[in-house]
Amino acid sequence: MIENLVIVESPAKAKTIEKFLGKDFRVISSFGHIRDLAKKNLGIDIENNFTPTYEIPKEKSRVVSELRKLAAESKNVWIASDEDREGEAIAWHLISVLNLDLATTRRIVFHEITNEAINSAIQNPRQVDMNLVNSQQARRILDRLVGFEISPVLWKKVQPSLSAGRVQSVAVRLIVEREREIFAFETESSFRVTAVFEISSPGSENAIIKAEASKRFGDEKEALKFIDICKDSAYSVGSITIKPGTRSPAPPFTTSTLQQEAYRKLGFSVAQTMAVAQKLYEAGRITYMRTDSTNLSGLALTKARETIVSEFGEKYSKTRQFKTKLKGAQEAHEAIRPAYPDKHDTTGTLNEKKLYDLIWKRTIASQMADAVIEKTSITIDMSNSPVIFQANGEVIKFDGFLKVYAESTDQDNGDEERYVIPPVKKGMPLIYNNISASQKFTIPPPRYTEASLVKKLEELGIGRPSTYAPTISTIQNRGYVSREDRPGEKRNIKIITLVKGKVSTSLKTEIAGKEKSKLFPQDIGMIVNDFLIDNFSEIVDYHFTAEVEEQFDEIAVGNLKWTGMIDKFYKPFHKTVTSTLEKTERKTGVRMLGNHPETGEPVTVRMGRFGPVAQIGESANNTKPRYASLSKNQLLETITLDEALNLFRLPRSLGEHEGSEMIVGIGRFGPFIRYQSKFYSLKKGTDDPYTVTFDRAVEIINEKNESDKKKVLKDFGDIMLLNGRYGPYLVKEKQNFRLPKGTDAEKLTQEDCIKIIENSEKTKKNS
DNA sequence: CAGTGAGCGAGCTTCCGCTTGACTT
Repeated sequence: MIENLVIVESPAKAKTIEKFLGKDFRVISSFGHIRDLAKKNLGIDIENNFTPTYEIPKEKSRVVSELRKLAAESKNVWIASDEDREGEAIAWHLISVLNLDLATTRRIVFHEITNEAINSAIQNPRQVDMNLVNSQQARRILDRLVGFEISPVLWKKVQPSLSAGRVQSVAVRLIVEREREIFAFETESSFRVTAVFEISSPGSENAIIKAEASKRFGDEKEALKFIDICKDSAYSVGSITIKPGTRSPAPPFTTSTLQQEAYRKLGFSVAQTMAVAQKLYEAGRITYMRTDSTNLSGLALTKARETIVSEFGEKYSKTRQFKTKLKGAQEAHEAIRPAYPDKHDTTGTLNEKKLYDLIWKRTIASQMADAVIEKTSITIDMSNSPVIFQANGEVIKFDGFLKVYAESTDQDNGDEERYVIPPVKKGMPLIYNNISASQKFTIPPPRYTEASLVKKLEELGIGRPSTYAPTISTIQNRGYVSREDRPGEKRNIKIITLVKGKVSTSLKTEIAGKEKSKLFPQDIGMIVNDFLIDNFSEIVDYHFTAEVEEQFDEIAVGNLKWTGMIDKFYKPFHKTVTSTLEKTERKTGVRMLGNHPETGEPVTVRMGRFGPVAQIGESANNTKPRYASLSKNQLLETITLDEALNLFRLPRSLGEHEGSEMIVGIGRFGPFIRYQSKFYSLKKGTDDPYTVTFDRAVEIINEKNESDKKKVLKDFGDIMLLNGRYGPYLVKEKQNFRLPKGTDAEKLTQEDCIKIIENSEKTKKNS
């Protein structure tokens, strides 16, 4: 017999709590939700007041039978799921599945994991709050209705296996709309004038002041004119302003801010951050990593304070508690922080160490004093022009939290340079060292990264800490968006320089539009997005979630009945579903690009069965249209007639080489030459399939054949020893086998090889 | 794995939010 059984959501939490509770208590975990709406069909009886059918998913059956067994053996069952909507629902499902009594089962919540907090929770049990449970049911049922009624419309009207949902469809919309802003963006340029001045008074040699003209110039002519004026001007210090200021540390990490900073500072993807954080959590090194709260427990505040005082001294410490600004935050957990703030280091993999270090610094910095800075700005007057130059400097008087950590931003601030302005007096004459006007181009709004998309979703109140990473995977898996790099394009910038009274003009090149790990919309994402905006504008509205959340809150406090709320939503929604099915045409994203310059046939692009395709001509009695797939990085929405026509130049024949034809084409893995039914890849960057010559093709074929010869180290008939990218390996019946570490490939006999293959097949079966 | 785009139709796909392993490369 177990005296007391406590059920929590997470197994790691169960372990730590059990230590505090003593031997009368057994603590186990439910591993999150144990029941969900039925997988098949809707799982909701719409005719019958939206009665849900819940079932225990197959993968949960083992946990549930274990829970049932333990609950039956226990005198008292305590349910300590998280203190939010989902946690309350988990409690209610547990009570129902474990056949407990709703009136007598003790519902408790821990706000932090300390002896005191846990014991006070045990002393103050309450009942399950059915209003909160109902608000969760409303949330769950609404999401199911939206997802499972709209998705089938997409299967019929766009393509099979697509999906739509309250969260994912808005995420896609953000990316599509950003891309269109970038298409529509018109780059402009202007000339920015910067100067380096020297202080001419004796004793202050080498002291320089970097400044920028208060005016920008529209074109080269104007800039040149101004530089000419500069040549003949005298300069002197105008006004001097010194402003004291402070900077404060950022709050401790939530899931969203951790994902952003881990991306910016460590280059982690959102999924990678969560996987590494999970490991740290399981090892007991950090608190729970899926949270929207910036709150720190009293214990954490004390420990952080002690650490700061002992490492940096009393004046670096400032205890702070941060309020969560976000609407809709549920704050069931603490912020993400080191479990033991006094431990600066951790064991584990390199990535675990890096992420722990980031969390430690952010947490500690949040409890440190403000930085005290002094901002100095001076103006520099010209003797022959009303234009002034402005110089900004900054001095850190006291570093405070900056000693440990400064938050990064999404913008690259290449231009911003902080430096110290040397002491100057009003009216002090200055001479220029150099003045230059350089062309600056305006830049379009930035594409989203995974992390900046999470930030935006969080601002809109869409999605939860536990779903940010999965949502980003989903929209990529559906093919709606893709994470890509772009090399960017070179462009020339003009620079006019004035040095020692001489004006010269030069050209520099810069790379514009270079992208790394950015989210790009794909054709199917744009088609689905437009279809949803046309037909389900309410659902993909940026405020939809916020509006339903308000109603869920009303349900949670008992002011609104969940069935009524759902009914009011569902009636018009379902009508829209039906009418969309009846009235709308299939959506293929078709675009007419123009007519073929020679034949006059129409040239169109659309989404075909195998992806985006260009088409010349129409299917009619005796004419068959010609087709060509769009290449990667081309979009239905932006491809031009010329680009589309270009696609039809491939595949093309290069002529016969030793009796066989060489064909050039572009396949799934890039450009290739087909020769004697073998494929030869063109070299990236050096060969272009449209222009590659006969001679070059022969060269590529010969090179590949040569290296293939070297590939075969030994040939035992059905088993071959080959040389691959990662060293020698064995091939048998199209299956690859690794050699055991330390094997000398040169000395392998046929028997050795057979043994290696047998062994590796055995271990495969055992695992 | 390298070039597909006709048409029919059975049976499948799909949501969001809680939690971790059990899988393969």
